[in-house]
Amino acid sequence: MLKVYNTLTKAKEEFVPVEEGKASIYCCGVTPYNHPHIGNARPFVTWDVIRRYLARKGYEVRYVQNFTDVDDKIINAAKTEKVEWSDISGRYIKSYFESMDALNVRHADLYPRVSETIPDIIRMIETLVEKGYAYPLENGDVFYSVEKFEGYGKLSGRKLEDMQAGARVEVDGRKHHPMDFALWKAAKPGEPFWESPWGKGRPGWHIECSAMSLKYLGKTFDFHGGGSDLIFPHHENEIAQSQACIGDGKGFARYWLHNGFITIKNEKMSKSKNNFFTVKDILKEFPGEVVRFFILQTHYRSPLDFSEERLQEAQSGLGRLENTRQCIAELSKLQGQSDTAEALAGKAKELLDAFDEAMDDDFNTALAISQMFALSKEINIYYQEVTAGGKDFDAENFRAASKAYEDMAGIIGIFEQEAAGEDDGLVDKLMELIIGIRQEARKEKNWAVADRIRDGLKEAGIVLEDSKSGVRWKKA
RNA sequence: GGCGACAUAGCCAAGUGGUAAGGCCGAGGUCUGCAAAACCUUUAUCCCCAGUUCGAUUCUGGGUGUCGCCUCCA
Repeated sequence: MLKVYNTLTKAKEEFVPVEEGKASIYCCGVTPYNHPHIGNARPFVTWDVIRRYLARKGYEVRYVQNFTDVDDKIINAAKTEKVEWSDISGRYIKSYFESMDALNVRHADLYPRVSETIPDIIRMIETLVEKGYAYPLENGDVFYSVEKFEGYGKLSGRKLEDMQAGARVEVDGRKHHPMDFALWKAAKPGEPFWESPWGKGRPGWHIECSAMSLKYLGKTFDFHGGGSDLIFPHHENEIAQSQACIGDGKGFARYWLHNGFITIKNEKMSKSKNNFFTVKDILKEFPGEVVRFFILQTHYRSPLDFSEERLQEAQSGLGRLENTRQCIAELSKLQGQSDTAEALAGKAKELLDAFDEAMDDDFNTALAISQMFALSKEINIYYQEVTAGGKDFDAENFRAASKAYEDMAGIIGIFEQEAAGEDDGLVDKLMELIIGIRQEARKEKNWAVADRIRDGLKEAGIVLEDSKSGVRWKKA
């Protein structure tokens, strides 16, 4: 039974889909005005795993993630660079995909953009005005009236009075309430604008997600996600807009999942603090899978402190898992009908169950990964028994065990990139030749030559490992 | 000021009312020409105080510390 922690109720709840056998997800995407940093990447890696796991559980998943491609920051960046706003958003949407592809993040089913959803947004604002939840001003701005919405503050657990008391200076006298927020912003000179019943303007930040989720997922859908800094005001406002618009004060997302931040020296990584590392830059030092593994070794709701040391640790751990994958590849070439792997297959089944159980508990990837390490060990032992211990091979049961291992890897989303550097077999042939020569040297106990070859290859980025069953090589 | 989260070994990190998974690093060992990999062994009175309980790291209250949201932010 899948349980998820719902920010709305502050409790783990059993997941019951709106529509049986289906799972709909809306995750707030990025405002493309810069390259995504690793903190930005966390929710997308997290949701990538969640959707993979939901699919594994048999749900037909529909995953929607927006791009806020019209926004102050984009407009400002465009002004600074003296280019069109769409040049900025286009450039960084491209960058977004490059970074996420490197992290093995599968694409959403749909990536709606604000600029392509304007009519739906306007329609929604109209409805809100008609219903009395929103009020237009003379200059063409439209605000949402938070006092009109009864449940305002439910998600973030705060009361309107408290917010008022703690509100900072700001004070826009035209608002009915200090917490009222813009649904539509009247155009300023030089800004992109669209025609609307209130004149030329553009949407406020929050309304887009309400409009897009309604358009593509319907009035009620299953999951809504994002970083926990979006809880207030963004998600709170989404609820106010959507539920007011839908009409019954209900509907909208059922399960709100929020991921913790990535920090640096214990402080939130953010563009405004300028303490961020872009995925793009990190990828110069570490493979994307390592970054992904690093993120998933901690539960998604916990804070995660970023540093090069942490990344190196993740790389070492992932290396262990990859080593087992090599063992699997070698053994898979063998034939055999003994029953020597029955225990292994049984253990693998157990560990896969434990893996699923961990994932069922609010997507506990950290615990799930530990099951994968356990299976890794079991497979390594069997590998040694067969290759060095002379044990007969048991293809059928071994396949069951390796399948479990691959299943786990498929959820975590690792081992998906090795095909990237495909070559025409030339390297393989050269390596075969070199290793053959070295083996002859070793046979003659010519250690000087053998070591020279190994050291030389290491310098070239290829690691040789001698074992009883032969010589293994891999690119470092 | 309001609201909330977290505090577990050298580091990272799960977890449970009955004395604690896993990973990284370190030490010793097996294997090996050496090395690597792998495997085995080894490293914690779970922030402090009080309470509930036969029993708390796990529940309750208080304290301390760290962080976050309340302004754009994943």
